[in-house]
Amino acid sequence: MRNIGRAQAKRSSAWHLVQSVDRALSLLDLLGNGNASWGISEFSRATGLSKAVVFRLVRTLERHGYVMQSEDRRYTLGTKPLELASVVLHRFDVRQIARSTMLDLAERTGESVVLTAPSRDGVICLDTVDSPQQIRVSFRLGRVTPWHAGAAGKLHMAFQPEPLIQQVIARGLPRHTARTVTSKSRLLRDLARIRRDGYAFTVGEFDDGVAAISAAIVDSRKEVIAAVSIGGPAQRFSDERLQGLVKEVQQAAGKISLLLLGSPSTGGPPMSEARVLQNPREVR
Amino acid sequence: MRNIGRAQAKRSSAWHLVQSVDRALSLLDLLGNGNASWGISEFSRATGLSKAVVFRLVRTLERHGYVMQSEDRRYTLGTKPLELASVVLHRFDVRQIARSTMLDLAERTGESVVLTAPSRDGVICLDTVDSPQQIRVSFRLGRVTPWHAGAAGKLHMAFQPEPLIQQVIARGLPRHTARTVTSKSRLLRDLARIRRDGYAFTVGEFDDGVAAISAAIVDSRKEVIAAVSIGGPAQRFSDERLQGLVKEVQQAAGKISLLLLGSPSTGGPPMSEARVLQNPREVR
DNA sequence: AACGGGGTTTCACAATGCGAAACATAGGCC
DNA sequence: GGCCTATGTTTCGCATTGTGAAACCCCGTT
Repeated sequence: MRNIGRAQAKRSSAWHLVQSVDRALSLLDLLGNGNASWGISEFSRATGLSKAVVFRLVRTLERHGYVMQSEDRRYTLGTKPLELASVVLHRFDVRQIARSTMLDLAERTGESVVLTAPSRDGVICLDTVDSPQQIRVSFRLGRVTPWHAGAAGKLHMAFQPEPLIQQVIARGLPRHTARTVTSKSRLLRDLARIRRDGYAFTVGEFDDGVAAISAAIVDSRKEVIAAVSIGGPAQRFSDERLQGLVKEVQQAAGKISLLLLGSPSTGGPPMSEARVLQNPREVR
Repeated sequence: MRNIGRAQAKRSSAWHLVQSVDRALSLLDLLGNGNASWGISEFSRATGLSKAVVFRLVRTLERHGYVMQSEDRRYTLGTKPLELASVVLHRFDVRQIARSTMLDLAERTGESVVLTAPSRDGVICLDTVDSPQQIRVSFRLGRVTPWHAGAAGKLHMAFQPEPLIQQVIARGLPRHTARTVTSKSRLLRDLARIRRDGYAFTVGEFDDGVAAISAAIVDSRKEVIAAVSIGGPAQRFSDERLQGLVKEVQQAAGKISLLLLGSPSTGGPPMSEARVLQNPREVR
């Protein structure tokens, strides 16, 4: 994690990123991945940049609300990312459409429900509904999980174009738990199985003790644009319950896909703030 | 909206932002506020920067996932802001703590519920629960609304330090609807009243036809760190129902404040992804 | 074929961003 | 208190880095 600027800038002659912007965004990455709060010197050490540079970069980020200084003079993420996220989320209209079905699914299965979409380097969590039970799994909005670990990840991976699949494998399959699939052949077999069965079921591949079932949501062109999944403590996914749960998840995914057809919009209405609206028509 | 770079850079001698970073972030602002998708030339016209500059800035933003290029070669926001937002949200532990009470409040009042916190230039929406009714108001996670308009805005403003209040007024009170409070004296009277009564009630100040009731959530030092509000179509906030609704919102806010005392953590645990957890103990 | 409008690349110039080192401030330790 | 180290902040001369006009490509339209 050293020399983030200089090194990247000259990776190829005609690529030319803007050095200072590249550096600034790398600082944001540090704020997003590592500790919650950083000092200037800490940044400086982590990146190999001089304190003066870091200072002015951070100052600029601060001006725009991306970082903020707490009382103890350390820096943390500001609220601007959240603001932008609101716009990003708004673009995924699956979210609005899926909501009521997700609530229903949580009710029927008693497990937590999560809506995901494929993203740059993994799948990103678009919405969640927490299980009503005392003991439950909690997903995190905006969280990115890797392609190769977990039900949602593998499901989305299964329906990506072949070159991307190969690329992901080529980049390595880091282990997250004892049960993470790290072998290429095993992973490919899993993906084939997912395509055949139309759902993914995993146990503890990304988080120990967490089981999940995932099914694809398709748009009018049969493209997989999202997935619904349920997740919970592994012991609740017993053999007897499993088929029933799978059916529930698949039905939910199918229902959302149908609702998606009903509103062929996609794109962006003028986006008002908090407008009065009606429930999307239920499909039975 | 012209000359965003050059102009800001030399606003004061020792302020020195990093020009290119400043420019890049301004592009993100455009993506967040204006149309959902932009072309290079469009950016160029809107900012007064040369196409070449815009291009390389956008390229750099793209590398880091802040923007992405759609098939039609135009640029939109990428998913990185969402990723960062996940971390930002995680820092507000009120969110976890308030959740169940918010669900309860939505149930009892039949209106949509929203959790907000003071932010740089307004109040930001941290979490929402949609009303179970057919006709309802829908709030947007991450959305920032101005200090002076709406129940949550005015409530938070009322409990801000005096200099900030003056500053907000000095910056002007833009009108959003016919009922927005744009007079300084009227606003100050409203704030005094809110401090006295311990809640804010507004009708159609930010969105036409939307009424809202807001109450403060305080931490162990009695600082107002967040607020719960309910919102719905104005006609449902009749005189007969009003006092009951106010009581509900206040009780919810009080309960959350209490729960907040129970978990004096604040700060950041190692933050696991999707961990098994228990419901926060209910307080009756 | 010529045109207009997009995105992308080139290139020589100098403004811009750089980083070593000096400065300021805060806290810990004896 | 006074020493010390570690932090955040500022200065300043140099040259690296970012700049923008113009040229380039690639479409779709006229």
